[in-house]
Amino acid sequence: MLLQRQSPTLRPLTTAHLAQTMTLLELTSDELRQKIEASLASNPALELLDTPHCPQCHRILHNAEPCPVCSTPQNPFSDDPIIFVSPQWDFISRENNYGDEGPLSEEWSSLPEDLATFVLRQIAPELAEADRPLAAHILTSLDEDGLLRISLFEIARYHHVTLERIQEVQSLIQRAEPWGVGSSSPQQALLVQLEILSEIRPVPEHAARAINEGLDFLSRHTYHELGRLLGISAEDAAQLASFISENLNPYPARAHWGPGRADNPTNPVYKNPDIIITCLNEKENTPLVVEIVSPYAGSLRINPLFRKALNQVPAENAAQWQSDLDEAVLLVKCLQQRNNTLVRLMQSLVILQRQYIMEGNAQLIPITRARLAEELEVHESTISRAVADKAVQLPNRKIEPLSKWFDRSLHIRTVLLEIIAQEVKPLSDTQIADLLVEHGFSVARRTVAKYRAMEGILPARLRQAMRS
DNA sequence: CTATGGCACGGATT
DNA sequence: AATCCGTGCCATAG
Repeated sequence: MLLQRQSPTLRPLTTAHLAQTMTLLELTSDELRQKIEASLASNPALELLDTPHCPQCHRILHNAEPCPVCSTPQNPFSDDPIIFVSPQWDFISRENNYGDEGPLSEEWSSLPEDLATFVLRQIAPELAEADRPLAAHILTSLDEDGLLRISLFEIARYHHVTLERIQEVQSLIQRAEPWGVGSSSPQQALLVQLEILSEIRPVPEHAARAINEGLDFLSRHTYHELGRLLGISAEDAAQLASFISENLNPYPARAHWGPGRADNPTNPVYKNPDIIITCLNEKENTPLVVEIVSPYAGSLRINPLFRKALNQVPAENAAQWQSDLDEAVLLVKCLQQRNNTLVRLMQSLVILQRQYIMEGNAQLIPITRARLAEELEVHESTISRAVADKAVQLPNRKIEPLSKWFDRSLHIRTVLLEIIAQEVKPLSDTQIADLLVEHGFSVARRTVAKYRAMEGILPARLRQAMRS
């Protein structure tokens, strides 16, 4: 109802317009792509016009002729991000000129649009050119759990390379999210996850051995036997087991997407980003380039011939044609509205969260959707819809839900992680709470406990037996 | 007695 | 209107 100030130039004209705008706003670009493809197929009034590519970066240009990225001088610093709606180009062909060679790009493009692509996005920049086919082979052979069920030997022999090289590629993949993806067994996945985790925070001393030697006991929950194996008490063994089951996942792809630990066991689909943020150049104060991924490449418009032909159409078809036309006009308008909203949303969000985007979790400024809505002079629900289910890709190529940007406590939890990582001997929740106050965060002791739980960190007493 | 987790309440957020 | 989140209080474990 309160959308009227959303855009000065595009006023919702009808309730239908309004309703559809809201619906479109909720859709991710992947979903929107399906919808538009369906409309294009069924509605003759719609027309998709090809538009030229930017010769330098291969972005497909909409209306604005100069490419917004390449035409920007490399030097300047600006608080204002370069922000625009861009059709999703093939990210591989842009990065490091992937796709220049024919045979390889075919192989890449045959990857299914799912987990494989998701992982590929992350490792692409670190992947040596010659190793691309190997990575592709591994990624396309994953099962639905994200594990590699075929043997590395087989791949090595197929490509005539050494086993070591395959293993290198595999370990690169394993360190991408979801952690442990591409492992040859659940056990290996657990070990990789444990290793990554141990770089961030303390982990129980015997965890690696428990996984290596006591996996049977772990899965059968026979903790006394596990304890006996490791030479620790049954209670400690039980704690160890709960640490493992809470923080590690033997089937990487069954995990939820993103690093969030808030358990969300319902279908964990890996998403392609709806918004891509990159740095314009390597300089310290580079402007950010924000691209709202548009689901269609080219410009969508009403076919002018269709409009002309409307008058001459036989009477019995006229009604149908008219409704097609109306529908098409509505869709185009609503799409503009959607883009407009997303652009404005990201505009202020990126300026506000620049620190976070560049430097990570600790710098996230807590902001509520409501406050942002006020600033942008749109209704709260508009922001909610725009944020829901969207994924952003940061300059470091991590893909995360946009909703993470509205996490009220992420920055405090990050500081809490740092405190615990630096602690000499385990601190009690009360002590941590005091330390946090020194950092300027006043949180209750009870809340510290909750944050700990969220991060999967055991209580102080049980942290004794930690660290290897 | 101290440290923690569970439950539940109230205010904020969606 | 429904949900989430921080907190206080209390029971329990060590």
